[in-house]
Amino acid sequence: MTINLKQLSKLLKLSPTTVSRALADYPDVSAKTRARVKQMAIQHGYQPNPVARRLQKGKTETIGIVITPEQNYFSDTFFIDLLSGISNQITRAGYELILGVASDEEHEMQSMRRMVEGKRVDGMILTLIREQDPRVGYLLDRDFPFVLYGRTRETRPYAFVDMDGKQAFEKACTYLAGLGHRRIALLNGEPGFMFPVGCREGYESGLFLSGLELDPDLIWEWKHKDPSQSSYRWSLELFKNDNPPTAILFQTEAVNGIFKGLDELDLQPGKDVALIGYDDLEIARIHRPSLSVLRPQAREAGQRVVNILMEVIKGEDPGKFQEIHQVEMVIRETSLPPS
Amino acid sequence: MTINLKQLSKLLKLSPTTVSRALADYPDVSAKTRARVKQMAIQHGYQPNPVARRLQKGKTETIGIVITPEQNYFSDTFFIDLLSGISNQITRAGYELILGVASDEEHEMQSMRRMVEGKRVDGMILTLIREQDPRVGYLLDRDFPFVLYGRTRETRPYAFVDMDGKQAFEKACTYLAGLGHRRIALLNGEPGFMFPVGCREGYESGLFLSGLELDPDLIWEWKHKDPSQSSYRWSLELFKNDNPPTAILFQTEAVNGIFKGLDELDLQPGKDVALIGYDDLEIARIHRPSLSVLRPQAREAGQRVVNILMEVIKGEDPGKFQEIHQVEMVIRETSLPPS
DNA sequence: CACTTTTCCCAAAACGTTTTGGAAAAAGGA
DNA sequence: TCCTTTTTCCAAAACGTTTTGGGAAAAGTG
Repeated sequence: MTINLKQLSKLLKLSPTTVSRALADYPDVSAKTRARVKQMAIQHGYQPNPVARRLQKGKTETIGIVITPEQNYFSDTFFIDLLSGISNQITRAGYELILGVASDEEHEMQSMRRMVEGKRVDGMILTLIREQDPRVGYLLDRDFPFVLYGRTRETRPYAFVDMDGKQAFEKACTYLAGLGHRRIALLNGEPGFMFPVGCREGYESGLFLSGLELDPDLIWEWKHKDPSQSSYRWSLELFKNDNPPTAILFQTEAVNGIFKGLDELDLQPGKDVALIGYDDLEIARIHRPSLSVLRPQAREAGQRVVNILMEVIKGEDPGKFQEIHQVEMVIRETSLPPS
Repeated sequence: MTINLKQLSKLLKLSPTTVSRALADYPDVSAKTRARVKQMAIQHGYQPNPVARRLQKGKTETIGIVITPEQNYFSDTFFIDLLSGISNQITRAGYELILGVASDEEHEMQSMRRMVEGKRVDGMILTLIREQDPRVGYLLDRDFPFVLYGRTRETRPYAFVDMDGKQAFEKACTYLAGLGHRRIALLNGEPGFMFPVGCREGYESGLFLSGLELDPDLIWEWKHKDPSQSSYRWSLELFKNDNPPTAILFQTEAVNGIFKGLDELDLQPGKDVALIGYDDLEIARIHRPSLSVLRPQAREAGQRVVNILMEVIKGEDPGKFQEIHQVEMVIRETSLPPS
């Protein structure tokens, strides 16, 4: 069925060496035979056996990633966009993406160790990064190539691609303040993870730049397990405040609960309460009124992650690759001035 | 850092052969040396290099799957559950799951061909099956091991695990009819895919068993690209009917549009219109009133898919493995009798 | 004790590539 | 023409396993 290097070389009356080198465009094979070899290779659909090549090259040509669905990362398009960028770039490099699915933090580590210590991958991609993330220390300790989508608290240098959550939330906050909002609430992501830290910084900085006071009563955090549930409860709570907010910043993942809470209180999104979400999920576009959002370019970020990882695998210094991507703001219908 | 079979055997003053066989529990190595070998292997953290083993064994120990996010399969928990079952079982077997992400049908095929013809996998798992699915013919033609999650129109025998959509929709339909509903609408999945075919059969059969007429005006199909949008429009349309439905069957994926449509028409889900969705997504549990659903056991199905694929890879006749899993009905708050 | 069987181990080959280190042939230079 | 350089090819080794096909030593059998 499928042909071999040896068989192909026999067909060409050449040595396997020459055929291999011809296909790899080495200069020490004449243009004529190179053409002949390539033509024959195409004709017989020859493709070098990747397993054999990996053994010889001492590389697995494989990148690993572990996802933990329990933490509900799969909110619609966002993670998929990231994954899509990652996958495409990996394929382009002739590499493979192997996927681990873990049920919790412990299995996540276990799955990664299997990949790393079992010599199943050349590099790891990490997502959903925690403030203290044991995975990063683990990989740094054994000098194993990896790139974070996100950041963590770690003093040793490492490679990452991150969204500028701080700048995004600052932008959204000052935008709302510019419209005249004075009471802006923040529904932040789960504590322990790194991303909400930046969001909060941006929020606080936005308030400060706009000359607004920070009111701890206007800040809450939801849990990964049930973004809708916790945000729903919170939004009901929020408007029991004597001086309720006129605007809310949050991760779009939690929007259902907010919509539901507002609906129950007979408050109209956009009209009575301005809303800006982080992540441009389907619901943001579909909903009437449509949701203003901060839109990270997940696909592009995924591609960068892979390109950087390839450099790190080649031996480049990871510390050189620390990218923070700007986040675009998309104004739709839920970001009006206060009524 | 990591130790070799050769190095390990030198340490033990044994031949690589014996060490290899000891670790693989061959009977022709004495219990004493076997223990000694294993102990030393653990002590030095020896793990056979998977790439070398694959080359020798002529297997990649790898399973491939290609997803096409454009077709929005990733609706919350469902696909993730499937993937989780698949991944777990694959890991248990010592195999790897490699993931392709394709943007459309063409790239989907391309990604699969790369895996198959490039000898990168031992078997494929296919999801989101179409009525006429070129992937199935392709794999059958080259006798390559695969298992479908779903079914297709193909006369040659092949292995599959499918949910009994027909039985599920029949059950839901007769249940609603039993409550007294006489006008039951069906919002079905995108035509061209196989799953909606069974749903419709079940729906029609349910009507028939309950002595109800089929009214083509009560049937509609949504598109994968925007389940919410098309279902929203349709639900508005539906109630312009002189004799509007009192119940709707649909895939939960499309629920947002329906809720929105009903809300706009001032119809209360559960009270004015009974609803039963297929798939137990988060929204179904979160929503008030909570949504009655048909709940496929995706995780279990994923595990079965892998177990079957392993048998097929071993050379078993794929035709022997054709499983149709029953779907449980979960009655919550949206399936009341007509008012 | 002599013979057969069982137990225990191993050297060599194989999997399919790429890389190393030449070597023969052709071309260039005087 | 003879020597040097360049061009073009290849045999052998290597990557790290598992499998094949014994073979020596130990144990059983009469």
